[in-house]
Amino acid sequence: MSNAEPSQHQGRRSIGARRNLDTRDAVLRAAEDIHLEFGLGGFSVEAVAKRARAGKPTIYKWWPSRADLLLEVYHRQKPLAVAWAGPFEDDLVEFVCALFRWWQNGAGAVLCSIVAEAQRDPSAALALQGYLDVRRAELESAFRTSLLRDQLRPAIRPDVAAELVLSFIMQRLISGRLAIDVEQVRDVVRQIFGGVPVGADGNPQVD
Amino acid sequence: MSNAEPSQHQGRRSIGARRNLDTRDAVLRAAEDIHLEFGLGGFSVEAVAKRARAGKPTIYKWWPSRADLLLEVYHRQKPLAVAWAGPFEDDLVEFVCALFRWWQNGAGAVLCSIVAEAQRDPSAALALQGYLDVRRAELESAFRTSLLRDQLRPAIRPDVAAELVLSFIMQRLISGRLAIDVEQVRDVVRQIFGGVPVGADGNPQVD
Amino acid sequence: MSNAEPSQHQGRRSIGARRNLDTRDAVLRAAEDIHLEFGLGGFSVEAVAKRARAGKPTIYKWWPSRADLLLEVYHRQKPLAVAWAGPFEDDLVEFVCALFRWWQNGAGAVLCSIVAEAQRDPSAALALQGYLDVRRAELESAFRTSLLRDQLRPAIRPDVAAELVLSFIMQRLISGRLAIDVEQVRDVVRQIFGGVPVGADGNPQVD
Amino acid sequence: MSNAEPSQHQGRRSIGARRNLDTRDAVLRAAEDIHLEFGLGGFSVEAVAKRARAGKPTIYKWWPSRADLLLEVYHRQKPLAVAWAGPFEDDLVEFVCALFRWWQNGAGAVLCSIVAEAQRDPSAALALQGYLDVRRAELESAFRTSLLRDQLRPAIRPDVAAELVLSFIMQRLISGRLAIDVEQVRDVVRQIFGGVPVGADGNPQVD
DNA sequence: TTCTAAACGAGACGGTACGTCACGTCTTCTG
DNA sequence: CAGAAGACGTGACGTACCGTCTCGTTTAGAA
Repeated sequence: MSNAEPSQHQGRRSIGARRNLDTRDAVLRAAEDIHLEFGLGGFSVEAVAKRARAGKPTIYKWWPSRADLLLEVYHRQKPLAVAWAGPFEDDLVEFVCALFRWWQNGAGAVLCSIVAEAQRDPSAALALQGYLDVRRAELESAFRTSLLRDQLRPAIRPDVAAELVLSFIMQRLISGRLAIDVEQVRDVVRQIFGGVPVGADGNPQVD
Repeated sequence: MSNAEPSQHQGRRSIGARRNLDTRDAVLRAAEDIHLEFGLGGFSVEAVAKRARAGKPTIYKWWPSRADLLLEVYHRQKPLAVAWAGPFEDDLVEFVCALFRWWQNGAGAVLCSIVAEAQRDPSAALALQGYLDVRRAELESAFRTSLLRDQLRPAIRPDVAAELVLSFIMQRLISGRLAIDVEQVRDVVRQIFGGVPVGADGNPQVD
Repeated sequence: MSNAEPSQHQGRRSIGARRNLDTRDAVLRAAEDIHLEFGLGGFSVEAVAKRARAGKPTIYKWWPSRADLLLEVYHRQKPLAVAWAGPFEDDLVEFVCALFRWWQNGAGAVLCSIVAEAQRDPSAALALQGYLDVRRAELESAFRTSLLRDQLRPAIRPDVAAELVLSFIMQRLISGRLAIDVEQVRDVVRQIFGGVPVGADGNPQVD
Repeated sequence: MSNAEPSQHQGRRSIGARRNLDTRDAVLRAAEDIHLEFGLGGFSVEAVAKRARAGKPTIYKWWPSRADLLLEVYHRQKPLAVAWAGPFEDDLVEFVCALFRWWQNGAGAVLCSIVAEAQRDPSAALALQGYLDVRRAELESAFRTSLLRDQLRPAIRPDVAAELVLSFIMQRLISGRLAIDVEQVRDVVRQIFGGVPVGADGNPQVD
């Protein structure tokens, strides 16, 4: 851990009686780097402060817990853009694959760490729950829209389906099985859609 | 203060050059109690040793990492007995509800902690993965059996369905939503079964 | 039990980014007390930290080894004042007796422990050697001065005589024979002075 | 420490209800080797037992303390043969030089460790004191004999002179200054003899 | 000759202390 | 007055030995 080199930035100081955004950025960048390099095990406030050439009290002031830091690091990743334009099944498969791709690129590990942190820190648990609720709501709304467009079998419950999708991707994340296999993902999506693909008329197609 | 005087405590001692099972039990019991009382945050080898009146080196010898301790604590819980006798949907609903009930009774928190630990400790990750693989296989086999008995729509893929069920319950565990609502669980199961219950003829029943 | 809660103890704290001299004093006082009470065997960093209500890392930061602690404890004893005013033989006898008296008062045990520590810890050996070199040089200079004043037989080699005196007192310390017998000490001094007493005129007396 | 290879001896066992001298030898040899290789710091009963392929209780049975082991190791060294045949000054110089030579060959370190151990362990202190008393008595007797033969100035007190010689050599040992410089040693001896060599007439000789 | 008793190797055990890491709080000083 | 710097008390980490204990084996010597 110790060999995390301090950043090159030499001599960032106070900018007076208000928050220094350079410091904020330096801390978040350092946090991201350290998490990337050493994982959750090496992710200590001490290490982040040293790397960012920031004081520990500064960090504690703005991010009262490790979880706050992790969450902000996670949210700084530019979010996933999903179109939800084409046929819903294709959209959903693409969404899952894109998410896996994004997660594999480092963001997933941060979310994983947040999940772990949430087991110790109730505030992290709350923040995580909020985040997941939003995600679930988004998925549910996508399902609902698709239902309204008669692209899904009417028996599908949007809330249940959304939870299943979310559980599936989170579990894949947590157990580190993010390898992208489009056919596999499609199988899962179809299973959730009712075990069979859905035709343009909204009825299940028989293979 | 003085130099390694023999302790006055006349308690559990070595029983010769082989493992003392009393010590093993005392440690595991202490570990379970401490995890129950203080959660993962208070679950330190130090605390377990103190509570069990055992030496730290003894614990490190038999359980090289916190995860090993947690796993053994988890496995000592008497396992869930599932009948898989009646109609599959009822069995599965009952299985999930029984699991939730069992988890709520303390075991769930241990598994949660193992999930968290797995984010730091690769060996814990491996152990957890092994455990989940077994669980998934069991579920898959239950699905397969049910398929052979024509209790499920043939389009259902046992592997995919098993993963969905497992993901669902694990995610519920991790996010602490283990409140048992049989109807909700039934909805989820039905969704996985194809959005609707399946009749004796293999066709979807309409409610 | 819980995760690093702030202590309830409202005692000595950090005084900012510089060394807290109160802590320094408390540690040294505790070290002295513990060494006095329990000897080298009970002199552990752990015990000193506990008694001083200080943290182990703090101690290790300022005194990287047990020997550093012991040396500073030894040096805090107020030093021996020697006049070197009267006839040299009397002065030397008085010096040795005063040293024995001082050592008997606790300081000797600390030096003993430093000698012991020097067998394990090369840095302690170095520090001890430096200390003894200074002492030897002081004695040698006293001998040299006395020679210049014609108070000693010219055949006396100041360096050799100084080493003999130092060896004598150190060996007495180490073997715990500090009981003060002025006549015995005078015999030793006279032996070093050439086997004969020195008369009032500064010349050796012939038996 | 751990890489001290166990001895090749495979399978030394009990030889019945009496002490196994092979074990005794193996332990002492292992103790000597370990002390030689790692010094007092690495000299633990654990390490000796492992190296000797002996059980710790066996060692504790025959050598109740580390000091006992060290003392026996020291005494196993074949002792120094001193002639005391020629002129006493030459004999004494030769004695000191021979002792330094012997000590430099490993034996000195053991004695040093005993001195250190004596600061913690009263029984070691006693044993060491006994050993030194014998040595002092031997030296004193040599001085006395020499006095009777009129080889020394009559003012010399054998007891004091013996203590001075012993202190000198012990202090040299403890401070690690065993380099043999015959002239230096001769200077010390002459200083003790009265600052100058003594002729047959009892008067100082001028070189 | 059989049986007892001791010595042996092995190593587990409850402990103490080691030296290190990170925690979260505190204060000083710089800009 | 925000921020860097870093000292502080605390507590857990994982390791090394301590000295004791019991095991099962081996053999000499008493019965």
